[in-house]
Amino acid sequence: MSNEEHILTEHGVKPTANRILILKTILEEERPLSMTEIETILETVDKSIISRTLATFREHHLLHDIEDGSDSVRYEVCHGHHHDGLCCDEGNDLHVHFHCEACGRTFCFEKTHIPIVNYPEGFQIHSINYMAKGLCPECSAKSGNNDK
Amino acid sequence: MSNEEHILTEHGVKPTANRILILKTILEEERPLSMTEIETILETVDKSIISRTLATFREHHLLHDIEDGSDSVRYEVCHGHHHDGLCCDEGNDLHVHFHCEACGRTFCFEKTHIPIVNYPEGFQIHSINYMAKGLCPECSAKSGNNDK
DNA sequence: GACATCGTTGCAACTGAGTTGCAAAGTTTA
DNA sequence: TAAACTTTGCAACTCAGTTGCAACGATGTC
Repeated sequence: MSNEEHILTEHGVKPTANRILILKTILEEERPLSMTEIETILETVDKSIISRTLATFREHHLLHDIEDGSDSVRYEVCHGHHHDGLCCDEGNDLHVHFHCEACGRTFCFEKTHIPIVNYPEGFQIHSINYMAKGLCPECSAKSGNNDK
Repeated sequence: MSNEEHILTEHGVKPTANRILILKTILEEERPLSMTEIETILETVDKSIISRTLATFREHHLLHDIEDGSDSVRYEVCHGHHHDGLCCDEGNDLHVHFHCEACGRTFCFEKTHIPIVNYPEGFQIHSINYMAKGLCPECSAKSGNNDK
């Protein structure tokens, strides 16, 4: 049983060929992927399948979505501590994401936690999205602007 | 000359009837509006006009866009300090936004600044989006779950 | 093994947000 | 008033994502 099959079964999702493939893709990229990005990588898989598969994964808390705003929602597999079927960002391991404006990739700063601020009275906070944008090291080097 | 006309002229945008109307709407709501929300409020104005007007406003730094992820991009007029044609979030007055998952409205916590965290080496940060989600006071009260 | 059942697949058709083409209307300048 | 330019408003388009539906495949029962 492959790692992907294991993760799927663990979350109560039947490990079909497409699901294994899609999960494998997201895991291998090691960064949050949008539906369109998955579509591009997996040319052979119909977008309706990707759409439905991602919905299934979400329902089973196998991944969570992050928003980098610039285009579409991206999906990230929870590598953090899973307990009670929750993935990291549904628990307390909120981390910062970074979206490169040049190459369009989104990165996880897993070591960097989101600082909690004081909110006005009466607001109930359920989740927080901390998204920084700019240039990733590679694009920063390419553009010849190498200072930090 | 109305306040709206003044703002438009100040930013080098010719104050036409539609532009005044759209700006007035955004100002009056006092919270970031999405294109669709503006469309709903201003039934008489065609969405192509709203689309083009918002593009014009953006080009002239009259407003900036924030992303609450859940649906579309929202626009907010800069009430902060404007200098050099930059609006607040393009300068250093980054503040926290809050999106209510029940009523779908987005609020500005203008008093709450985004805390800056340490990023991994090599990443150039240009902008930051700090978006909290949950229930606003009104929806929180309605749902009978009134604790903070 | 044959049959019924149920979830999954893959195509096509749809939806909804947003943009663009284009001609008519309005504004500005000489 | 005429020429040049901008804005308007409709319709047509684009693009991402979802849904309808029939075919397919896996699983379970007799």
